[in-house]
Amino acid sequence: MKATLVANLTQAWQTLHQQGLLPDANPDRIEVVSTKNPRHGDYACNLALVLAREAKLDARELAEQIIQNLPENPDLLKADVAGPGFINFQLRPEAKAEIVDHILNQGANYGTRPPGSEQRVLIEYVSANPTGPLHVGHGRGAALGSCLARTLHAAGHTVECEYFINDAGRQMDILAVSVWLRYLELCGEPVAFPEAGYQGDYILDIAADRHRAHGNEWHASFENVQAGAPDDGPDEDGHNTYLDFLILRARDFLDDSTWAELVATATDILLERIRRDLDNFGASFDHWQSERELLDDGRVEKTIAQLREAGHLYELEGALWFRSSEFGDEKDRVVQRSNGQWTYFATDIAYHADKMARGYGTAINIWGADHHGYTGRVRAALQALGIDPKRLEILLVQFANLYRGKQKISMSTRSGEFVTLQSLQREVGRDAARFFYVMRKSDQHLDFDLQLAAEQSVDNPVYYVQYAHARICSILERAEDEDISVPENPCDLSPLTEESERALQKQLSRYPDAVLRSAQEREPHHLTVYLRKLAQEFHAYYNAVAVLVDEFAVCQARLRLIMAVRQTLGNGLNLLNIDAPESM
RNA sequence: GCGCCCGUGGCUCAGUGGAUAGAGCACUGGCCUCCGGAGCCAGGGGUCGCAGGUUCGAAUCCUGCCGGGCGCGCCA
Repeated sequence: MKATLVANLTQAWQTLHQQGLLPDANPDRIEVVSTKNPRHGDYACNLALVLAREAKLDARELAEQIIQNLPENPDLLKADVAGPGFINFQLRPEAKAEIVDHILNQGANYGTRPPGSEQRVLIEYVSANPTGPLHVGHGRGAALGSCLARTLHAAGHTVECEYFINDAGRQMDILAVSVWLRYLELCGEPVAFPEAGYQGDYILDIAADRHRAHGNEWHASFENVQAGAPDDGPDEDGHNTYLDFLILRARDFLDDSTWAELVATATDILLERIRRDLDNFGASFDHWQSERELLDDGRVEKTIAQLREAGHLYELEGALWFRSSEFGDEKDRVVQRSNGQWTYFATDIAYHADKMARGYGTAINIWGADHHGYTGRVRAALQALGIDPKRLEILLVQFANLYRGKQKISMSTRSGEFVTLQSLQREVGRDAARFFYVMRKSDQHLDFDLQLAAEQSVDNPVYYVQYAHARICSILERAEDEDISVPENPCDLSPLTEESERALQKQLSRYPDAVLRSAQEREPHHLTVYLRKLAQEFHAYYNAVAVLVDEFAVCQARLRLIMAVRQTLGNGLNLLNIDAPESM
């Protein structure tokens, strides 16, 4: 309908152009919007206001001219000038009711575009370090990424999802030494566990697993391990010095293959748990890309060599630097340390170059807001490699601050006192957790009060939307019980004359816009806002008007209407990967 | 200090340059002998952080200031 109006307006514009009143017609400049206020008709257009200046005409006068030159449109009841020069369109009631049949014909496809009609997109999200279980901080990225993937798919993109496994670097040594020290405790050693080690209970589980598999094979006296160690403290630097000392000693006591096995098994166990948590949470991935693999198979070396050949690298104080400041970054960055090791940035350059080489039109990264200082250098590197940096979109998601009542909870992995995603799901349920996470714009901070979420889960808006769906199912079931036929095919919708019925139809027709906008802006919260509004319109309708009434024609039309509402609610909830229950 | 993000009812937040700025929570008062009361209806509560600017029109765009968050490693 909107498209038809744009076509009509284009034609009117064309005519006025031929009369020399207006510049050449450009449909892109025509904006037709669904009105908020029913007094303004069904659709409104600000074209006359936009063009009045160029045309050197009064806006209201120009609007009148445009209306005069609109072609015949059988769906249109009237078009008139309003306010400073808006053109308001009023549709015939029959034209508005068509949305009901349209939705029921389209079914699950209502609001979607044909698959593959848009570009290929890769979404990388979560990518939490495999050094501990997922916590509530990761949940927001997980919910956003999985909703976005479904929404972009619905908008016609071909979408793939990826998890980048940071299974290299110092953190892996910290993981291994943390497990080994707990293992030593199981062997009966009194261990002064490092403050900066990973302290969570899951480390104990892994240590116990290793102890079962290997007995006391890797045993060493902690007194010997610790001999000559600096104090653990007093500040962070001190904690790290002590930890690094223990790592070095551990590698003296254990041979390389044992160390590698320790790292590998710990990572595997943790990754398995991460996969399971994500799967339970409704976040799925097509690819799991290991950082270690990029280092081992030479892709990092190869990509850095490309940068070198292009003349973007230089050596300083024994390290290898990338001249990223020439590509808009604040300063140059090290890619290879003076000890010969690649930096994380180096592997990330290779990773992103590799992503782009795989042929995605756009790659979307969902990162925590604390990474924002990092985006410039990654873009700089892509540009230096001759890749258009605009193809990489980085969504920075603000943190979810966790509270229990007024008590703020720390989510540091090392301190071990975080709340896991799994436990959050147990407390408030998957549907509520997902809805809660994407209810707000991702660049807004989110205060997640566990106590409140658990206590008031009944008041959570997700139930409000689901209840609307269940209520409709219940009415339809009741209709069948009472042998009222539920119309499978289009029927006469002219009995839908109530104010609340018109409001419902209008809200239904806005669904495709909500999907499109969520996809274009990469903000699925538009969908949650839409669904709450649609549910609200339905609940109001339910209270205002009975569906199962004696007059056959009225009853049939109303059943068709609520079936369309059920379909639309179901489609929207599906994009959020939230259950649309038939009863609750 | 520099950079990025955010300031909207008491609280948590929506708001696509457009017409009288909207929800939920909380508060006050109503509503089925009837399709699910996890619901509905009504009411009070706002100088959209402040000051300029652009525009026919600004919560929205631009500049400055104030307040809050985050980031500024040869960490990952």
